[in-house]
Amino acid sequence: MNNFLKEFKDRGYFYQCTDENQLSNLLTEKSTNAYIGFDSTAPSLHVGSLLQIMCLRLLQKHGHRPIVLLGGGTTRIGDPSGKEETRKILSEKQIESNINNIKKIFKIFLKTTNSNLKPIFVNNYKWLSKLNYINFLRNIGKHFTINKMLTFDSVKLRLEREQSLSYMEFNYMILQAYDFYQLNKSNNCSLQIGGSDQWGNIVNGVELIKRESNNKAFGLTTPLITLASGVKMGKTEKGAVWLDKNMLTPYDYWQFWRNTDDRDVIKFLKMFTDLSLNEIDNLKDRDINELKILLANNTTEMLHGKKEAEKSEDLARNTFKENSTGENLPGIKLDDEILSKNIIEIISFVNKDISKSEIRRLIKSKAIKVDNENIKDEKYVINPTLLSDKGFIKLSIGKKKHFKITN
RNA sequence: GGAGGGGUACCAAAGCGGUCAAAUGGGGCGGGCUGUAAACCCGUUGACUUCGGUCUUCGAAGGUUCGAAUCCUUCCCCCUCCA
Repeated sequence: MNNFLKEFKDRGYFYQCTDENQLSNLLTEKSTNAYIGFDSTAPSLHVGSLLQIMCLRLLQKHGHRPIVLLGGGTTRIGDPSGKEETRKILSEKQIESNINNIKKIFKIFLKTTNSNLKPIFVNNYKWLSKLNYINFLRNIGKHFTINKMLTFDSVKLRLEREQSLSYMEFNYMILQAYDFYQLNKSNNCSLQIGGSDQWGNIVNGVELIKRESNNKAFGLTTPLITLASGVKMGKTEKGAVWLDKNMLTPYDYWQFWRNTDDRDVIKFLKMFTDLSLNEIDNLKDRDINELKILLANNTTEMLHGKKEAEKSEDLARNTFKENSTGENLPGIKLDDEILSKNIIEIISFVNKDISKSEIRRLIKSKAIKVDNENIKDEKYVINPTLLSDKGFIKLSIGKKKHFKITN
């Protein structure tokens, strides 16, 4: 089997392929262009898309060129796959800004010095917006039968659940097929990768290419990753685990991986780090918490750089192991005016997402600490000498959130 | 076009004139246990508060009533069945 495919499988990326043998041959024969489409409905991607990103990275590693399709066109339509309801339609401006922001992520993950392997960014709005309805129906639409479209899960499920599916969304799969066809024609792209929920859309593309251009193209899908706990990956308590440092700090990203369920650690090491499979194999018997740290370090380094990864590890050690005074915690500077107010006001200022009622509740449940001392009184005011003694105080909200307060 | 059913908090889903800031479950948050895991247990989950209360919520707007998520009117949206 082709090296890329082999590693693809060994790392747990493989779910389905339209024609494994031939794809293997193709990839062995020559450097191939392959694409994955990404949703541009949010200002960034989250870890839910990370597996797909890793696929492109692996492709690149094996000498193939990744094409990143940021769906300015299809984002305007909305993919019904796996969606319960029609998604809201974004403004043009919003989509453009999302796309620009998302590109940055790929530039990090797909960085290379080999100019032949640099990722190609394409925006399907470029061709989709120019489609002429009549021509499109005649040339492309003729290849799709409603009979067949109705059998696709993305459509079937919506109909079965008696949820409405707009004509607009119904067309999504044709547009995605058309994307593949376009990329095959103009970028010599003969492989599309996607999550398993994209299978139907991908197959449509492969068939369209065959019929229209008589080219052989391939589809490859990855499994849907569910955590050992059964939850879909990507969302946590705090919402999505974003891949943008402005939306989720490197430390929180690091923490996300550090808190991986025991049962998922090895799997994630394979999927989301560059450690070789041999290395991972040799690590198997190491202490589980060490492995989690290794995982966190590797994933964070890949996205945010070595420095941030190290900082995060230090910070974590500082926070959890040494129960320290908190010198390395994220610092927050407060005016004396705010510092002289009671603890509720201060916390409210430090974390604006928590309501005052909630802070009161937190105090009642012993969640608030100043310099590791429980605060029981809502009216507690920080003693200025605490601050002047060492120049800062440590404020804790719960066991995991700590801040270094200075003036 | 005709006949019904429905829109309740983050989600799902009760309530159907006062005792409703609204049962219950999920999720979240906090605490306990522990390994920053899992499982489990407990508490909490609209906002503001001088902790006495005050204010805003049950699709939208009006109305009846001492009092409405609950009754009436109009409007908007969703679903089912028939044509």
